[in-house]
Amino acid sequence: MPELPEVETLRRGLEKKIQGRRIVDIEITNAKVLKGQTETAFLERTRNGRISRLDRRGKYLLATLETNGSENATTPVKTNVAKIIAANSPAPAESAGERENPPVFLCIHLKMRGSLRVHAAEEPIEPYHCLTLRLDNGDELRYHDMWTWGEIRALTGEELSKVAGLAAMGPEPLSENWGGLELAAGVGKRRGPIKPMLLDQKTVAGVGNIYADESLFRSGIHPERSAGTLTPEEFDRLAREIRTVLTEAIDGGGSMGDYVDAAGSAGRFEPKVYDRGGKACCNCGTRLEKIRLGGRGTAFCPTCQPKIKI
DNA sequence: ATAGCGCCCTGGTGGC
DNA sequence: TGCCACCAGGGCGCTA
Repeated sequence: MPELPEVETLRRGLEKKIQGRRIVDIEITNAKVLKGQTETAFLERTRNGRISRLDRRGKYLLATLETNGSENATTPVKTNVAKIIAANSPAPAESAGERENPPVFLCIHLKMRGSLRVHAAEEPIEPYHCLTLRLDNGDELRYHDMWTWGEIRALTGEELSKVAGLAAMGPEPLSENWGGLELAAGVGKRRGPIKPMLLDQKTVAGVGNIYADESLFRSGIHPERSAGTLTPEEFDRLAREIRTVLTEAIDGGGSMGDYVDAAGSAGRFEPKVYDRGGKACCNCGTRLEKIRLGGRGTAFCPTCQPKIKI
């Protein structure tokens, strides 16, 4: 399942492979992934767009499409996606005389089973294909999604700033000044178990089930610990472990399992507790427990993560 | 306000 | 061995 490290790995791969390319043709075989946007609107907005940059916000992948004519292909990008999302501010006024079209944003969320890969045109279409963007160098960016839970839409800056999940998204855990204080602030006055709060994208951006379990294990914090009882030291430790585990996973090209990057390579990051319920803790040998918490499978070590703070 | 649940979807798995 | 019911899971929208 793509979480922050997987989306970041994908973003970096796509940056190398498709940044600067122009979309010359689009093929949609499963319009469900447009999540209500009409095929006509998607086609009109993406055709002939030049992919000028690739950004990530939480688990969202955002591609900026410059839609001005090819004669202006070298015009520097002026729009900062992050600012649009963060400030919900109007796009900067264009200087008089310039006739640039406003950029379009491909707003992509892979959810559980989505994948985005660059293929050579002659490679056969794989099962669960939903959408292809054909590029000006002959390559094809193909979106596959077994469950069609994912989404890919072509939005204006205004529309993008109103995407609920983006507008309400919490801070990036790998940003320079994110730490225990910011994590505690994200949790706020809520008193429930800590783990579901880590999955809440308003608390911190990009953490999903794998990295929530892993960071709690590494911090020695029980997933059911009431967030209200965490000490400042524990928030510091948890925030530090979130950063460490996300960084390690990015360095490993994402988690092992179903996930593949833009080139189709599998990730190398191996979780220590996630999906290992019933197996031995790599740290102490205790049998890892598996519970359901907030509707999600949760694995932890009852020895390394005592329920009561020691 | 906020927490909890159902929904979307289909391959894999566990039980018989 | 084969079949089938059920489980997993991110995020949204609805309910209590």
